[in-house]
Amino acid sequence: MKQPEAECCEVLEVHPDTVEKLKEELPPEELLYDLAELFKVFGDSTRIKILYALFESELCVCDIAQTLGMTQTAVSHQLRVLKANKLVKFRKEGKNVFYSLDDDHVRRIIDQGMEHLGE
Amino acid sequence: MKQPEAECCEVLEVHPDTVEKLKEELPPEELLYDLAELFKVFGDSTRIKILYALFESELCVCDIAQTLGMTQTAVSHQLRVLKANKLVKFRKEGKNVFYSLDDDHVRRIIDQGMEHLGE
DNA sequence: CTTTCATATGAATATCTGTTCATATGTTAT
DNA sequence: ATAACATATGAACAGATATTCATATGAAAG
Repeated sequence: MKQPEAECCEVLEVHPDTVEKLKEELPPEELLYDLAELFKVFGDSTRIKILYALFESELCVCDIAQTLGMTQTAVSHQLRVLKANKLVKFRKEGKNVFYSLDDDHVRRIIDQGMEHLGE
Repeated sequence: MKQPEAECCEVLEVHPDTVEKLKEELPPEELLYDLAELFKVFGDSTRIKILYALFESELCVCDIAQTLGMTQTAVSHQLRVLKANKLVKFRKEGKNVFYSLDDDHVRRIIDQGMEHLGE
């Protein structure tokens, strides 16, 4: 007869207890999913470049495209993603749409990432 | 006759100059690419869960798998990614391999992400 | 040395993601 | 109204990625 809740590791120190405790203490599934989704947005070099460009000043779509050497369409698609995740906001002025960083979290998250790289 | 460097936007404020300045001031292509690669690692809920589990204590592979309700193989593959990006370190003890967070950047990056979500 | 257990790895597959192409929307100027 | 321009959007395709399955490695126990 085996124990009701079989552990894969043999009885080695506190593992089974640890596992149970962890299961309870982990943030809810959905929150962790959302967090991953957020980082996924930073996980593309095109979007990173756009964000970096916006560090300096607000920019219209075609200037971003020029700066990155990409098509307007590609940039527009990525701005959509950034917008949906509240990383950028926009302001319409005639034919142009000016994008800018939505808040300082963006800068801080990117800075933390850069720090990690510098090692 | 057109200007040598054609801008997409008409002469609207300082755009052409801005674009040129930005092109120079942006961090090198490769660095931005590496940064995106780093965030890509955080951009998966399985890996986020693993990191969160390791916030509390070091864990062996199979306990992580138990905690997340995933197969050992899947976890092992993701630990490989985390290891390659220096987000976790490991310690071998007999048959087991114990993983733990590599440094505090991991915590800080995740915390910043959580802060952004809480709005 | 053979078996068992914990972990790692390679190949295959299904899903997701970014860019491109074509086109739509909406604004300004003629 | 119509033409020209900036931006957005949908469909399609190519490349990337996570999980699964089968199997390999490597350590401890019998």
